[in-house]
Amino acid sequence: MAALTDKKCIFVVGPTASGKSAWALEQAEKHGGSVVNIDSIQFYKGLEVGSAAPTREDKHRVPHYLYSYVEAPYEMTAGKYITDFYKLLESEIKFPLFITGGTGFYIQALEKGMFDVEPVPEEFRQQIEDELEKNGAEVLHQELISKDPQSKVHVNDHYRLVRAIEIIRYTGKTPSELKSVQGKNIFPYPYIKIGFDFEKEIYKKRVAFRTKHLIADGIIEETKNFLDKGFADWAPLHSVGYRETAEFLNEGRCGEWLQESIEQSTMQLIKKQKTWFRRDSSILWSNHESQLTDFLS
RNA sequence: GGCUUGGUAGCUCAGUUGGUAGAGCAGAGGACUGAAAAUCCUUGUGUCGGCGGUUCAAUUCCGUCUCAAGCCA
Repeated sequence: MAALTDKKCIFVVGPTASGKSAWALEQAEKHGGSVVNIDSIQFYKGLEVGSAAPTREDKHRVPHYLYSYVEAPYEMTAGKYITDFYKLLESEIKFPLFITGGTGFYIQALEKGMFDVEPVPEEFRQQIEDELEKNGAEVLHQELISKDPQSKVHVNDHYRLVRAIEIIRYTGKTPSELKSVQGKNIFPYPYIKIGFDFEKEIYKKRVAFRTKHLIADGIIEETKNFLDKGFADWAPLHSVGYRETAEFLNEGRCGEWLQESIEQSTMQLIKKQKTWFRRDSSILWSNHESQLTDFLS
């Protein structure tokens, strides 16, 4: 078993269509490493076309992990991802690891760890959601603020509101308190983060090209497959590309509409991803190859 | 050629009983600790189609022209 410090990891991050996967593949092949997924949609089996997941040829060139392994109706969570990731590392896996994807939340979860709280029982959460339904968000928000004055959760952000209340009532601690103590799952291996990005105009062209291919290569069939099996509510089916395709199928929209609306949603996704990565000052945005060489030597 | 209905923010449209206008979407910026390609927050000056007229005041009323859609010839 190699020493901890020999297990070098490279987070290859950036918006969708920024070229990170191609680079990761090339470098992993060159350095005899592996590619590990950290994209929230590429985890799912059956959504390869729409999420532009690595192809069979890519996987043949370099070992890929954590792709296409979660099946409907199961849904991925950041906590499960971390568990799966560390379990993966117990197996024989070739370093360096190129942890590739654009989901900032999962990258953060892996890098900094998560709150050390047990999973909250479903009924517990349901109870809070019932209260939300019955009394309105304002009441829960008041409770949040009175117990955790530092909380920045907005009244209208119901998902985060419920989660915050859930943590407070279940653990007796506030999210702010939990945040102040170091998570125990801090990433233990040496790593760097390499970022990919383009100008907006370049993304536009790449997205148009890519969308055309997603449609030609079968995103409609993928979507239809899950719709036919009754998985319309499955979370990943509401992600960029799939939700437009579902609407195309259900509302009888034209092909041109599909192409345009997927392009638009993808550009919006890219914008949000840029916002996420922009605040991470540790990402290395240029001289990728020499940064990598320095890190690996 | 005649009639009707429209021409208001990049788009779809509200609205002003006359005091120069507002939503949704798009765009821009931001947040983000177990749904995250999700969820949420902030951000709206535009010759209110052109030109005249009435009026203290017109995008709102009147006339006329123009463009679009529909109907009748």
